[in-house]
Amino acid sequence: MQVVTIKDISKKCGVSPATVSKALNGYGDISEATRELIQKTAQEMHYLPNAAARQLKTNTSHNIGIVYVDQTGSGLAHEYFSGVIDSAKEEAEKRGYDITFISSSIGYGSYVEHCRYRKCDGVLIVSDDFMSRQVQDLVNSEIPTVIIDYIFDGHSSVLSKNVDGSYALTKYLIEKGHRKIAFIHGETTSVTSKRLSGFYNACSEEGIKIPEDYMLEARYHDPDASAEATRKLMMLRTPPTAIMYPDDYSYLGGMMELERLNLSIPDDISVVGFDGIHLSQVVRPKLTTYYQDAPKIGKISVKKLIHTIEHKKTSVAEELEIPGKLLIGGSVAQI
Amino acid sequence: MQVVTIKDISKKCGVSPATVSKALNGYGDISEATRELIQKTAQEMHYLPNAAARQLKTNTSHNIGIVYVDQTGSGLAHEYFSGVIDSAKEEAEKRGYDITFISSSIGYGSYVEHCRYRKCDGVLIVSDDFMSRQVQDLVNSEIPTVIIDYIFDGHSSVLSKNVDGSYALTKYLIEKGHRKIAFIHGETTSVTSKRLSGFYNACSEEGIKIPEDYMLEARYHDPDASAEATRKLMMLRTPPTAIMYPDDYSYLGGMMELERLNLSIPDDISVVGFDGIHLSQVVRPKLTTYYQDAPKIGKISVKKLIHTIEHKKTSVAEELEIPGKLLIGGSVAQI
DNA sequence: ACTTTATTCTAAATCGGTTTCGAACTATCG
DNA sequence: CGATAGTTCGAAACCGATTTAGAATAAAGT
Repeated sequence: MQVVTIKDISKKCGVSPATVSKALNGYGDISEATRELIQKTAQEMHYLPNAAARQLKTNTSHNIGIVYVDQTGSGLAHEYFSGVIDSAKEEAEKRGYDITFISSSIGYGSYVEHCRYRKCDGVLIVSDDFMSRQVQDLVNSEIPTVIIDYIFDGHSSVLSKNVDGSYALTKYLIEKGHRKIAFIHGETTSVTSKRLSGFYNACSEEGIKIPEDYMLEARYHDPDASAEATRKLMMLRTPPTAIMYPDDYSYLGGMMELERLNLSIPDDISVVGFDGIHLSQVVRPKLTTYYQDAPKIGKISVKKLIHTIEHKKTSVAEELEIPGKLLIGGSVAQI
Repeated sequence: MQVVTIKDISKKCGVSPATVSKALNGYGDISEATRELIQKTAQEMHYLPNAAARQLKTNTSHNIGIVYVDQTGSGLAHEYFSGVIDSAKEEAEKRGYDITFISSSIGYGSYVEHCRYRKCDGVLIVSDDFMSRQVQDLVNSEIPTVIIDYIFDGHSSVLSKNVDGSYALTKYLIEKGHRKIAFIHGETTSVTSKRLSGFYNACSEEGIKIPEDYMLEARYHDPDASAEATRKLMMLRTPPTAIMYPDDYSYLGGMMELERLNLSIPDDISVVGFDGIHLSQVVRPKLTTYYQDAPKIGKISVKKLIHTIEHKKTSVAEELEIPGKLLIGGSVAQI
């Protein structure tokens, strides 16, 4: 008898399989005595339910899919995303859900089909490409989703307080005496537009007008794009005295470029990032940046997702904003 | 008709479910004509097999478990490990396998039970704690395993050419004129002992004798431990001129400590790491280190695992060593 | 024309649980 | 004491596929 089934237990206890199932799942119509007997026997026999059988019958898997794509191909080495996923995983496990990676390459065509095939109860979407057809289809499917760092109407999202973060960084620069502030921002997404408004809010509060050529777009998490933007900025007749980068990782591109241009940070040019990844705190000078609370974002998003799964009818879409923190490094000079 | 089943197809085509199953799975006893009809209809109806049903019957899941634990709690932010996992995931998907994270906290008691519950066809073990009972039990279970960076008798492992790597680093230091070389090495594991022998080989080739107090143990991936070891070394009456660190990440601890001691790298002290993570290439000076080919390690390990799964009888345990590469930075001075 | 053989298909059992509905039994009450 | 209600349990259908053993048909051989 290789693997113990409910039938084996039922025989040993002299009851029907139905009774065993009920006893093990806490149904009310089983007497205390038999329930205890059954539970004890199950323990002794090392009974382990069969996930497939259960899933087949109940049509739920206690399995959460994670769609993870980053266009820049850095994979899990993307520190912010991997931080989110890591804590999401932990939270899911704590609540009895497993995590399966969803891909479109497995031969089932698309994310949706992959999820359906594995009967994921819900999906967490961690991506930087929300325009893709695949992601859109998934979001519009019957599968409960929670989205990180993007907002889809009628769906729950979890993101940082991007307005606040961007505002805080800008304000900090201004306090340090900067007026000529350039913003290399990511491509047009809900996150970007929030960061932009934080930026503009702070500027207009201080009556600062930012010239158009100080606003450049560079893909998130792409050091090369930021390097190029940096170059452009420093070539202007009146270059900025401070540059805001799309994220810490992109900043590395800018850093290299500034090095090449023989400009030293922060004496010749001040810089700030966004994310607060570990890397930004070991480069010299330490980067002043806004820390995104990846662990919390991952945790909250799974919490929300599971709630949505378990209360499908009553659960309502929310946009959850997680506060971050301004990290003061040494990358901004007083002028 | 919410979700299309084999029965729906069978009705539409006027054949039995059995025939549909066979046609879809490439059995030989189906005529070309009906096979084509069935496949076309399946397409049209957007048929998707039910993973649970299939798994229940066949007792295989096309699902690979990943056991991932790191004692230092850095989670997926552990760049080397996450690099391995990322490429493992990609390779698995390419071959039609899904990836599920295995934890012991899900309530099924142990890794083994979790794997059995989900009927993982095989498991990839990425851990830095191979002494744990849980991991041992898993390795000794009936489930096919491939282990990263550790060797269990009779099981397949994938690791870097640690002897070579350590040898190359040491040799490089010696070429640069160093004789007083300290080695902060990780705790006793098969990987560590390989690195130690690479180190000793290089030293004895050059007739260098390393005093005992130059050999310190510090947990892998633990900057604090390395910081402390660094301090001890620099307090010696004759401190070393070069320090080898357990890994790049740990080196950061050493770097901070040297900063505190007001020693500059590489003028006052030369250092090398191990791993070649991104971080080591953005700190200044760039770290000289040995790059471990995480993508290849992940890929090869999944390849081996799937082979083991699909050829259980004939497959034989192997110890696969993946070559890395010496990365020359600016952290070693000529003396 | 009658086996024999090959080809193509199907009936039905099975995997291991869950769940509905009703049976059996006990306790309660008028 | 008979009817009613409440408690505890089991029979059986079912989820959606796979697979064995054999039926039906067609083709080939003697």
